[in-house]
Amino acid sequence: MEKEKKYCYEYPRPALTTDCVIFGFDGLELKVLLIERGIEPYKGRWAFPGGFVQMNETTEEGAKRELEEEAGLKNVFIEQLYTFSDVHRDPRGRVVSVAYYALVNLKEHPATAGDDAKKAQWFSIKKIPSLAFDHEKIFRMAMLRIKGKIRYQPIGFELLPEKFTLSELQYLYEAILEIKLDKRNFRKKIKKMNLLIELDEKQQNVQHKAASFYQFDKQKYEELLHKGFNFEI
Amino acid sequence: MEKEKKYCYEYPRPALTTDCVIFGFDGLELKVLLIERGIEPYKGRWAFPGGFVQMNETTEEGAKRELEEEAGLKNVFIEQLYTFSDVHRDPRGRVVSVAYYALVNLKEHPATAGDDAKKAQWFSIKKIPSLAFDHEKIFRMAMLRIKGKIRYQPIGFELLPEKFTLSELQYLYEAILEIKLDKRNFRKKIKKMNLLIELDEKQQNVQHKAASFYQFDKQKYEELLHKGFNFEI
DNA sequence: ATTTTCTGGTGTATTTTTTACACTTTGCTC
DNA sequence: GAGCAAAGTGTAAAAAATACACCAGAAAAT
Repeated sequence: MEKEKKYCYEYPRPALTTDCVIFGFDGLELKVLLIERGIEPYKGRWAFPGGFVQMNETTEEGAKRELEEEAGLKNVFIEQLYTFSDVHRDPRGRVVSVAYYALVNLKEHPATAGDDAKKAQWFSIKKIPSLAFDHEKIFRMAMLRIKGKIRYQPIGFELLPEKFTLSELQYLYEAILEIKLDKRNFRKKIKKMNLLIELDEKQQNVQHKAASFYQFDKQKYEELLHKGFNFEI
Repeated sequence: MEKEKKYCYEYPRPALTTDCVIFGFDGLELKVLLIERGIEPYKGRWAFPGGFVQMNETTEEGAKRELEEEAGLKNVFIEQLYTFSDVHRDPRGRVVSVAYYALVNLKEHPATAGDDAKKAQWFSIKKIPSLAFDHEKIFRMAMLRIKGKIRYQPIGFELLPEKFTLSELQYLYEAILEIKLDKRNFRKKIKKMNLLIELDEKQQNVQHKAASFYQFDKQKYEELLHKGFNFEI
């Protein structure tokens, strides 16, 4: 029996979904969180978490809800990426998707799966499997965005634990930009921005000289955001 | 009698529209094209051209279609801006709008109105009237985008006639960025980019020394885009 | 015919920013 | 205490950004 179709409109409407590219950093590699699809279409293929937008929520709220339901993530940095609307992007019919990207600190959000019993897994951006729908296109766009964005806004801190070393920060920039950076020049620039607070604390249980921990100075950043500033690496 | 509602779905769906901020430059000021609304809601208020997305077109195609229908504009530069989805942004019900911005050469597209008998008018960005829906929010976002974009991509050329003088180009940058630029330094940078072709032609019927016309070298630009480059002013 | 007005067009010196580059320090392991 | 591994640090050279003022040429006004 066909399911009841009780929401009727004068003109046809596309379905509206959100999808979210969740970036995480484990100290070495940049990763994204993928969900294995349990149903057709693309059953068994990997995809970014996402779902239908409800009538009483914005697309951003919808994306955040899905983030929590499918990946168990709450209170993360999220920003709109792009709206994908190819007529045939979903074999089930006309579906328009507002894509977001999120940045999470992977150490505080490990292997992970949400309430749903779906299989979730972090993949290095260097080894992404074949994806469902147009999610490869979404991924490419998210990579471009994060590469561009990190050069003029300190979003990198969203990917790190509260306390981090300068080397960790540099590895993160190198992982996102996919280039090598000069240690001395990197530190010079970072320090000139005046957005870091050096803590008294140092690394422990490392088999080499212990590095100082730093913290991001959110208050100073807010001030600078208002005045307009540049964060070029 | 209520209109027939023949498109039925299992779950409710928001309506999907596009809106387009059309920027034009008249040689002095940056302007946007607004349409006076002929019907409720917001009857008599100004708004950006837009309309419902059809089932056989992407949102970009829909935005282009509206551009032609409502403003008589064809083959213009257009790019996605942002998707606006506040639950109460439209008093008629749940409407999600994918906003675009377009750049047109105002001299080749004067006062203008499309097939629709709607009233269309160019407004200086310094004197925008009160707008319908959340269009003031859309406008602010479009201004931020164009200001950011023009610093690293030569989109300015879309706003100028095919042949233009260096002063016209500088006025355009000043109008978009809302700052004054130094003439010699501006010319130095523009010339170093190597994207302009100086023509043999000069201004005519001007009551001062005639300026040389220049042309944008699209071929070189395409090459550079692939290699990745910077267009900082 | 001369002067005025208006915009076009040009170069240099100074400061700031970016880049390239190598050794010492520290703490642990063996 | 020798070896290892990453932390941490400065300077010189090159490149880019900035500040700045006058002459050229065409038309209009006198």
